[in-house]
Amino acid sequence: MSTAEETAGGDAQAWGEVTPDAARRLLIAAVEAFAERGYHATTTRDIAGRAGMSPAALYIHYKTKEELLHRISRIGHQKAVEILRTASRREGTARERLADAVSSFVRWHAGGRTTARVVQYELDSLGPDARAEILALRRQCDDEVRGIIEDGVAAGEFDVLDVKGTTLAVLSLCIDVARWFNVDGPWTPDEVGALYADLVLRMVGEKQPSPGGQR
Amino acid sequence: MSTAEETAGGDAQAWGEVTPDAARRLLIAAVEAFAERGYHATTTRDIAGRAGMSPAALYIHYKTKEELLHRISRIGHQKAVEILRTASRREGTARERLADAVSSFVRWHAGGRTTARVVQYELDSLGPDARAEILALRRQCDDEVRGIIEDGVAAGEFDVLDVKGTTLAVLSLCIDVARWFNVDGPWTPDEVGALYADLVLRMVGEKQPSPGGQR
DNA sequence: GGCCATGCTAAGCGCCCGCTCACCCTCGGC
DNA sequence: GCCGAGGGTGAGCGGGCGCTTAGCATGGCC
Repeated sequence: MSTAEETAGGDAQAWGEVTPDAARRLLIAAVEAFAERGYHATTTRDIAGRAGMSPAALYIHYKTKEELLHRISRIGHQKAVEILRTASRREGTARERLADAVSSFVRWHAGGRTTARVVQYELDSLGPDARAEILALRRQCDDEVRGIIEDGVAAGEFDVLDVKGTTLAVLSLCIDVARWFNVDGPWTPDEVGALYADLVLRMVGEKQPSPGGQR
Repeated sequence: MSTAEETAGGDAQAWGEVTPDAARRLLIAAVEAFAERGYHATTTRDIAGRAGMSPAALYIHYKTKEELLHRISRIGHQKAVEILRTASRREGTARERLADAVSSFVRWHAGGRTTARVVQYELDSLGPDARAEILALRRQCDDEVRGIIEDGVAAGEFDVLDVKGTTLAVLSLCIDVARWFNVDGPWTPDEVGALYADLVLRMVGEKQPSPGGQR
């Protein structure tokens, strides 16, 4: 479950896999710019400037501005699938696996908000082909979470009326964290992760009694 | 509680208050275009074209493209506050009021998805002054929902660990409906409203036993 | 040392953006 | 019949956009 290993700042995620050093700097610059202003409001000059390069340098490493978004989106979604798959495939009760999935997924959205925001909200700026590829990854996210909930229902741990709808609501809740989470706000990513894991367990009918105090 | 009176199509909401007829047509065209492509990817030529007018006509009724977004945002947020306030101030238990608030708020986001999408997701395309004005309206939404939850906790109806966090999660869940809801999908706005009201009641510790069948 | 591949820049092309301006209908009041 | 105001248009402005191209510095290899 590990605490949030990547905080804000440069959002130094697993961009390590992006190999020419300049290409990685450009990609990180693009993530920041897209997250701040949105894909369409970001100019290639802005991206290059943040990376400390001339506008033309961008086109040595990427064919178009859209390719940047595509690459960011794919890497981000792969990370999302990995997080959910790891939680889904670990040992434990459905209850434990669901809590793990939600808390780590939320922590990723809150801690790497810059990245998550681009990944989750700039999707329809992609062309049809790239979008289709990304949507396939999203369906995998869906499948992992639904799998856990189905397991819990089958094992009698959960009490769920509409598995498909509940799956969607759980994912929706986690994803929307990227929209509202504020680094300077009252919560840490870990706190939101814990809160949300509790809320989701309640949603699937696994209501643990509150230990006492309310706030 | 009323069923969804306004479905998709022209999204014929309460734009009735926009008075010169041409100004209203332009505003509705802008809502559709912003919802489809986003604010920055929409051109003034596109908006005018959808309204059946020349590009210049836009500037007779609105000073800038941003003023269009501002007007849309304000009207939409006023509607959102009104929906939540109506549910909050009706008679009934906190349980009934919260279910009412969530189901009607969700129905608005699903049924008038075009409008809701613009209202909820194009907010930071506004300038600082306009954004501040809209954020005040959002805080009112927050207050209404938190009020209901606080009432429920005080009355012993709800079992909530973190009132502020739960309020945020409830609103987040409802708002995100505008992102994923699809008119051609498997659910009607009413169905999503009912499902979400159930899920939210579970989140606040008001777990009613499932009437039997699951899925 | 000569050579070229690589990585980058300065300059700029062509396009389309938000927005403006000069002008034109239409229609109610007298 | 004439006038003026309000709602509309066609043409086009300045500028910034995504992207290209010609040329320059570097450094590894023979």
